[in-house]
Amino acid sequence: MTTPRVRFAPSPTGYLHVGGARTALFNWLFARHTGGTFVLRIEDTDRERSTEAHTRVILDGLGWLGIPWDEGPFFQGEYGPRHRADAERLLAEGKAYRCFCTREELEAQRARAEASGSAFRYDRGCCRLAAPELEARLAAGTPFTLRFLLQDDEIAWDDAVHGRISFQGRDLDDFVILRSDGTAIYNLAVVSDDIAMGISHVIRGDDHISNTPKQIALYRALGHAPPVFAHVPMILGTDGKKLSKRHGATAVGDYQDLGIWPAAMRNFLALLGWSPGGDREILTDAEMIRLFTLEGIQKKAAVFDITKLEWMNGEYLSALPAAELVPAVERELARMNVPAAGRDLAPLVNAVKARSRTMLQIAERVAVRLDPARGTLDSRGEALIRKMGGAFAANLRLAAAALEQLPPTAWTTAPILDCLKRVAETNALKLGDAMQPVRVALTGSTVSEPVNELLAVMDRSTALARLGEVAARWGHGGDARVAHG
RNA sequence: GGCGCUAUCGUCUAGGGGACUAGGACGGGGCCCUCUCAAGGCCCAAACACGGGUUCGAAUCCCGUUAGCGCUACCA
Repeated sequence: MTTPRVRFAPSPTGYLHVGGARTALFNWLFARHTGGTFVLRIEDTDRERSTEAHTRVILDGLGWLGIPWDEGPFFQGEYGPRHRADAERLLAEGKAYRCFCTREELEAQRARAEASGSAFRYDRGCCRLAAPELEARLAAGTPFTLRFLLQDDEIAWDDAVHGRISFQGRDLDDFVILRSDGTAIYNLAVVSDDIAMGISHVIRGDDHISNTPKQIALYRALGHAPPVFAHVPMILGTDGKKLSKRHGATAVGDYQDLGIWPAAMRNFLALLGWSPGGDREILTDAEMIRLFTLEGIQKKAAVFDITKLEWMNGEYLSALPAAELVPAVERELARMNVPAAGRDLAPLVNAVKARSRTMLQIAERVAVRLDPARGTLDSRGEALIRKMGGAFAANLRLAAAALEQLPPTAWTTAPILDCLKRVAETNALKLGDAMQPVRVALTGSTVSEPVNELLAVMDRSTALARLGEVAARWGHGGDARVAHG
C-alpha cells in the first residue's frame, strides 16, 4: 500500500467551526502518523455563499491552531471543466441522464410524496424520454440538469470508525450531479476531486454518512475504487444539540479571543472523540501523532465542555516558559490600552501564569501589576477590609513604613519577605494579617502570588506610592474603596 | 414520515466474555499543605438506558424497545 493521502475540505461559507477544526486535526494526525500527505481543499462551488473573507478566516484559523497542510490550498471552483467532463462521461456511458424538470415540478413531486407520507424519490420521468422528445427539448434549448442513474443494489462499506454500514440503492434517489448552469453539485465535485488528488482516506464528519453511498456509486461509475471512509462523530453543545452559535463560542477564532493556547486547543480537541487508550490527558503533538489511529475514534457524539478546555489550558500556561507567552500578552495589553512599551513582561507573566487559565486572565493580572491603579477592589477584598476594620489600615501602614526602609538594591523577594516577617513579629501580628492588606492594596484582590513575589515583580517606587496612597486614603475617610479603575 | 448513526459517572473517556466491589480526567464536596488563591497530596459522592437472548459466565456478542442525533436541495 502506498502512503495515505488525506484531505480537509471546508467550504468557505462560514467561520472555521470547532467541529471542522477537529476534523482537520484528525486528518493531520493521521497523515503524520502514517507518513502520508495532508491536502487542504477549499470547496467554494457554492458561489452564492462562498467568500474570500471566509477562506481567509479558515486559513488563519488553521494557522493559529498549528495544523499545517502539505499541499494546497486548492480551490474546487477551479476544477469545473474536469467535473463537467466526468459528468458528461457518465452521460455518454448511460450512467446519468438529462432531467428537464423545473424546480417547480420537483417541488410539486416532493409535496405529493410528503402528503402521501412516503419518502421523496425522483420519479425518473426524464430518464425514459423518447428520442424525438429529447431532441425537441434540446433543440428548444430547455435547461436541464444531469442526474446520476442509481442502481437498486445494496451499497455498503467498512467504515474505519463505525464498522460496516450499508444502504439500499432503492432508498436513495437519482441525485443531481450537474446543475443546469453546468457546474457540479457537491457529491460529484468531491468524488471527482478526491479521485484526481489521489485521496486514499476520507476522514470527515458523521453528517456525511448519508452522502457516502452516493459517492461510492459515483466512484464505481467513474471506474475507481472508493477510498477508506472514516466518519467522525459530531460535537454537541451542553444541551446535547449540534454545537451552534447559540451555544456561544463555536468558531476557532472565538477560542483565540478567549485566550486559549493553540497547543492546549489541539490537545483538547484531539481528546474529544478520540482516545489513545489508558489514562492519558496531556499529550504533546509527537505523542498524539504516535498514538493516533482511526480505530481509537469514538462512535458517539461528544459534548464540548469548555470548563475542561480551560483547565487544560491552565495546565499548558503553567508549564510554558513565560517568554513564549509574552508576545501574546503584549498583543492583549495593547488591545486593553495598557502601555507596556519598554517593559520586560516576562517576570510579570511568570508571576501570574501559574494561577491563570486563559491568556486573558494573564493579561489582566499583568496589567494590574504594571499599573496598580487599574486594580478594582473585588468582593473578597472588600469583605476582608470590612472584617479587619481599622486593623487593615494600621497593618498596611506598618508594612508600608517598613518596606520604605528597604534600599532599592534589596528590592527582591527574599529581603521583602524578611522585612514583612519582621513587621509581623515585632508587632505580634499573624503573618497573614500583615500580608493580606498589602495584597489587597496592590491588587484589589485577596488572590495573588505570594506577597513578596508580588512586590518584587512591581517597580519599587510604584508599589510604595500605591501602598502609601491607599493607607492614607483609608486613614482619612474610612472609604473602603482601595483602588480605582 | 423515510433512511442512517449512536447509547459507561453531570461532562470527556478506559473497557473489546471472567483481571470490574466498573478505572482515569474535568467539574462538585471534604481534609492536608499554606501569608491568600491556585497548584500539589489524600479522601468522598457519581455511570454500564431498558427488555430479551447466547454463554458456566456479559459493560463487553446478538435481537428488540426506548431515547438522542444526522441526512432527506439544481447547499456543502
